[in-house]
Amino acid sequence: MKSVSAPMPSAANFIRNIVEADLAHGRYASRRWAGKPGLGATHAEAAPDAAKIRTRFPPEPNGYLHFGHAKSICLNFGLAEQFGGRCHMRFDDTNPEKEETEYVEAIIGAVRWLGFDWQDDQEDNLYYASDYFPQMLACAEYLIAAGHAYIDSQSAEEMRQNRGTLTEPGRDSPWRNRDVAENQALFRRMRAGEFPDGAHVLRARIDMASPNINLRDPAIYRIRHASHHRTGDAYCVYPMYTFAHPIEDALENVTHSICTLEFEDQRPFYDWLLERLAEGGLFLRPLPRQYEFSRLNLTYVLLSKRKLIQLVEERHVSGWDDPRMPTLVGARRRGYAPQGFRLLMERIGVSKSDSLIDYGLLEDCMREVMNEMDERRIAVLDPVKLVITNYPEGQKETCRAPNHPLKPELGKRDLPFAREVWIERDDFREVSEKGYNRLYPGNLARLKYAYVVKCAGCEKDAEGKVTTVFCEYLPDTLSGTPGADSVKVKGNLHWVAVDAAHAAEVRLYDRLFAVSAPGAGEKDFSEDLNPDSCKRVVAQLEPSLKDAEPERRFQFERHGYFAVDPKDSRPGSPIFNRAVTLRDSWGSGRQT
RNA sequence: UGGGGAGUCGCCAAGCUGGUUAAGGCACCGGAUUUUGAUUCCGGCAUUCGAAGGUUCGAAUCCUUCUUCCCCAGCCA
Repeated sequence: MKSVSAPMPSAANFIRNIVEADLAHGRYASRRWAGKPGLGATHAEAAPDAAKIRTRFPPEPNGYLHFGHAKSICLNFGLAEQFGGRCHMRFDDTNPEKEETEYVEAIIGAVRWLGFDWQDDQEDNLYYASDYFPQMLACAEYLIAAGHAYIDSQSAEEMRQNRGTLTEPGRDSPWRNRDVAENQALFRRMRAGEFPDGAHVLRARIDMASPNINLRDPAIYRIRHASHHRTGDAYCVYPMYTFAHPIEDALENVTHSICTLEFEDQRPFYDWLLERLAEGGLFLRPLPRQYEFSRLNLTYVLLSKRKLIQLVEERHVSGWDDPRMPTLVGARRRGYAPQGFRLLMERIGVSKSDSLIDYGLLEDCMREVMNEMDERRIAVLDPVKLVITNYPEGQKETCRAPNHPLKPELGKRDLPFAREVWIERDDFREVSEKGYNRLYPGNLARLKYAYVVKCAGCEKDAEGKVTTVFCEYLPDTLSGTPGADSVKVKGNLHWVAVDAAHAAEVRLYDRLFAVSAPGAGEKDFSEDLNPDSCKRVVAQLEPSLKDAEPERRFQFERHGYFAVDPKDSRPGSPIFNRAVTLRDSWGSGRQT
């Protein structure tokens, strides 16, 4: 039995190799840490940084985290954990128009849910880029004073036209050579709110002919008269990501700034900026370095924020936390295990090649951790009544079922047995087919934890639908008694006594999309929606399930893993969500 | 088209300072155990590393050319 609590095997990947090499060379050994972020001067006299490395998870609080973020979270926090470092939780909130406090709360909850933390007795590494606006302004001022930045007064459209194309160089702005004093004055007036949005923009002065378009004098500060979710109306100029991010990393003493592949072309600017700022004495060396890895892609799901928003807004799902959404809040509600995500990320590794992971791998990781973690219970999802004709009416007895066959220490529970029980409709066939070893006239099968029964036949209604199945039981074959093995059967069926059972809604989720690459080509992804992604059934559950608390998850034997829906359940009347089915090498007959 | 990346088994992915029969996981195929057709266990699974040349006693690892895919022209991140 593999243990999910045991440390995960760490496979080599290029980022771990880089960290190991950096550590071996003592590349970051001289760093000092003032206990909080700050410019070079604040760290200069501080004690050596106890953290061997510093990484960070820096989402923009403009939406909910999805499975792709989980990869970044596991990577960044995992690295810190593995190498005696720290990983900062940082909100990259530099665009006031898109960000909201609601999202920061949700993001914090999601990262914690995955099992990571950023605070302890020594440090509380929860940061906001917006807290660094003063330092960012100081950096901008230094750049202007040193002639590395200028105020451009072209319109956005003019800037676009002068940027050139992939093959043609750009043209210098007519404002590119304003003198320092004028740039300083204009920047001061921008900050003071003297200009409307878009009137001016602060640009880095690099090279309008650079083959890397990101180096053609990128905009680093723009005017935006908007209220920020944290700084309110204190500012009307906001830094651009490209400028803000390297500074955030440097302020926080980050050593390894890990992001996804699309930021590769941004790295030259990242280094350019920090070099200038270090020259100016704003930051100490060694400077943080950026590394890029390929983002997570999964078959059958969409992981782009824009499309997830569309799914919610067009009501294809009930919300961000719909159990079919590839969001972390959705996963949690569905009953996916955080350990399963961590296992998945360890399994898929980290590299720079574009990958497409089969959704089945994620499900498999979930099964693996849930198999070990979850207690077993009985639920009949598509009930049909079974009458044991030779079992005395009114007689009752109690069977005992282990809560976890792999963990006897978890004990057993009672299962009332009687003459009438619910079984799965699919566990009976009037006519057998090859390989079918459940109930059909004349065949023997075991009612798990109880008796072996012999099928006699059934009763049907006018439409030909089976209403009752009849059996006779073999009294000597009670599980746990010496006679239990006297009769060998291939079929083991779960059941729940009619009088003891209670009905409950169970939601059987399947993939949201019917095709592996939704929205591929020209078509709209809504055409690829799986019409059967959520089936609701009324199941018959064993007594112990009646008071299951929200989010508690069980394995329903022979079906899969189900969790109590935290939103729609009521005390004493749980609603279950199917997280994932059990593997089924026989057929899809049980998939109800 | 300019620039930046990536192409190792169906899906991931080690290895890439050249040197045993190209790790490992998942999937898949056998077989054993099993009161979940689950789990577990055992065995099998790339003469070949996008292609073609070249260097070398020897190359997935070095060189050359070719090829395919991804990213970049927001005052988004």
